[in-house]
Amino acid sequence: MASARAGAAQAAADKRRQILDAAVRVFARQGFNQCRVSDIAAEAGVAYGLVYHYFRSKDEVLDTLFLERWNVLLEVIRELDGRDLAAREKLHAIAAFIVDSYRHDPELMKVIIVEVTRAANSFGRTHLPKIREAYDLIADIVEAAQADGTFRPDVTPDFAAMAFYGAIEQVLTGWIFEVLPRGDEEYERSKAFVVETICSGLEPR
Amino acid sequence: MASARAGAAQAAADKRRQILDAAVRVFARQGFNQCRVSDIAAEAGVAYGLVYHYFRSKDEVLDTLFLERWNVLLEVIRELDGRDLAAREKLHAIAAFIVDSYRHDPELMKVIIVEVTRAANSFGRTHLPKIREAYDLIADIVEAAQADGTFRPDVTPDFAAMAFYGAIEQVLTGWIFEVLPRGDEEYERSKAFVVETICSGLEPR
DNA sequence: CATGCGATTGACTCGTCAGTCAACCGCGAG
DNA sequence: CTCGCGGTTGACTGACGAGTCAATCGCATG
Repeated sequence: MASARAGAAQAAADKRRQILDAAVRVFARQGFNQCRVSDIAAEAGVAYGLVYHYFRSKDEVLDTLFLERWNVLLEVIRELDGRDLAAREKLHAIAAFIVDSYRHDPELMKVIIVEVTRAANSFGRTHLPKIREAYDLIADIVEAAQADGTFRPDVTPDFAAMAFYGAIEQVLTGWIFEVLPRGDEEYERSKAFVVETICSGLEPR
Repeated sequence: MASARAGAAQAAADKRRQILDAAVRVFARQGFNQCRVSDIAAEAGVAYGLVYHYFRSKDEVLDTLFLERWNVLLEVIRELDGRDLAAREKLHAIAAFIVDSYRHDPELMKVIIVEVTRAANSFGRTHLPKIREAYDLIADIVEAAQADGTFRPDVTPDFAAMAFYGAIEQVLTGWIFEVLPRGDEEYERSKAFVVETICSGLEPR
């Protein structure tokens, strides 16, 4: 019975996952506002009402997708922060994580960037504090590097963090909307490029 | 009669402008999707139907606002392109124009960035080619600088353009959502900062 | 086999707007 | 003064889609 319960719980969790995965595909294809809850249900091969069994609202589905992934990003940055690495290496690891997230699941990253991160008027507004945590952590890295003389002291860490994150996000956006060429090689080059460029700009002349 | 007609035409143009200006305020305050056409009419002090006399649809109002401003940006970049200036100065002028646009009319820039430029799934999709023109012009500047040795040749101009534009847009976004401090001094510093950083990163070591 | 409970279904409700349209206004021309 | 036309009005319609809910299913348990 314990295992039976566990089995049932597992099945329920699977259905939930199934809905979330379908939602990623639908949001990526049609955009959050343009898609209907019935599209998600259809894509998941599930009845309309079931979406509301697992989620309070359409919004909650997107919230869940965003938070799941963003929390992983924050964990990665925090873990990095604790380590004894050069700022350049920390920033490289962050860029690498974001780019690899895109490589691994482009649809999910498209949804997160297009519908949340870059949509600060609708969803971004709600999640702004969460998004900001990432900016702040990056700013901390810059600040520490300024303290030990690796980076020039005459740039506000906040600005530097925004420029760094903005550059990466714009490159991702370029891939998402096929303005920039994609491919494993491009991904690797762009990690290096963004970090190179920004760090060179931040190091003392 | 000629002047009478001109007067009437002027009055009509004024009403149109009045609606556009009201739309900027409403879009900036509530967001395009969250606002109703009746909100625009009310803000403009005009009847609901009049909006549809001057514009085919709610979308066309936003399209108009975006194109009006974006075309000015493109003109500025093209004019700059023709001049005999260092790449760094050209990029500085572009950054300055964008930042000053924000200083001059923050609400309009908020609408353009949040609802069009960063909303590539809805409006951005339609205007992608237009937005891309700006990226391409910036990339041209980088390419020319690489040809004459001012910039390192090992960075794709497209990447550099995206990083440059992305950094600026993210800083604007920071101001828009009050993540970064605002003020004339900040604006001046950030123009210099973004250009400094990116150019330093692009120049040969 | 009977019971019960959570998972699942999908038809329906209910509010919301974008866009339409027929009527009205005011001004210049004849 | 009257005609006509473009500008102006706002009540109305039609579609749409999020969220509800009562009914059904199926599985574990006793």
